[in-house]
Amino acid sequence: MANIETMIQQAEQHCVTQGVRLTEKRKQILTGLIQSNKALSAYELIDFCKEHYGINMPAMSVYRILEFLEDQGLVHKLNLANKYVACVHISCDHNHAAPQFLICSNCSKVKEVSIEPAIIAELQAVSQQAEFKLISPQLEMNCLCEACLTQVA
Amino acid sequence: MANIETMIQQAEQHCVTQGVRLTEKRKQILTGLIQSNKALSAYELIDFCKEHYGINMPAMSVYRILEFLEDQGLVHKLNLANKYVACVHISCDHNHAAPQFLICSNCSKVKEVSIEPAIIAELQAVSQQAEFKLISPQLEMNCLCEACLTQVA
DNA sequence: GTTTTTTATGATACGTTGTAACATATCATT
DNA sequence: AATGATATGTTACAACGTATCATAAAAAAC
Repeated sequence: MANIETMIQQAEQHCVTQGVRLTEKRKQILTGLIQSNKALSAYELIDFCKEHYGINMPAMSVYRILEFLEDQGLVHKLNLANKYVACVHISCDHNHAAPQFLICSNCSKVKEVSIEPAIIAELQAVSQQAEFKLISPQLEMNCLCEACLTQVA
Repeated sequence: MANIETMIQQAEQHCVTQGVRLTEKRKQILTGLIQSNKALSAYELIDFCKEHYGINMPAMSVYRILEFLEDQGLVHKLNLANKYVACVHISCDHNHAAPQFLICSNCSKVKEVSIEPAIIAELQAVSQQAEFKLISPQLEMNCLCEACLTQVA
């Protein structure tokens, strides 16, 4: 994993090529997500901004910024937890296929892996048979991470 | 698909064998879900009870009842939509494997299908490699149903 | 280099989803 | 009828999210 500054720089580069701006606030939110190394809720990001930058970020702004970052593929929303994570592909080539998220329901640690193309094909086939069109094949799995598993046991 | 009364009877039978009670209120909530034939939020169920039975069901009660019905495997919670659906297996043998839900993000219509065992195995393998323990392999896919697809187009 | 336009952010208020804590009612058994 | 377990009601609030309108900052046009 690259360090945070490198990742931010690459995110900035990505935005430049897309003709959009990675503003200071957007950078702060993205930094918060990268730095925490887990999924955070919008309100946890507000707390983060308060603690690290001493600024009162309105909820509305956070949601708008998260939406922007999602549109740019820099952040993913996890519906299973109503939280948000930085995309793991910011630093690499950023050509990911459909993502699969392993989410620790205890501590919000997240592992993002790529779904096997064969599985995507299968899921799509099943959907088509059922007369549903698959819009976004993002999988979110309710898990426990190693640390929380041993901690509970 | 069996008719509603038959399904309720079978749900009742299920509860009897489990030594739990399918009370009037629980029956009403379950009926609402079966009847609507789509996913409903807790508050939509409150509205349903108001309209169909003329009773003011407190939110707390609805959530408790939904939890009960979930524990009995009669209802599933869809995290993707924060809504609830009746399990399609109430009427049949009710021995389902991990469920896969195709959810219309426009109208909340839901199709519940069974995940291929091979896919479950694969997802579990991926999780294990990533050092996450898969707790509940329920898949929820963001889709559009036929009707909404043509309607939008 | 100021005006105009677009884009980004702030502020207020509110809607939706969900739960904690404590009180009351209903049922099953003695 | 008294008891204990299960089910439901009530109040208050926490967490998540958005609509609307106002303001600020940046980019483009003049």
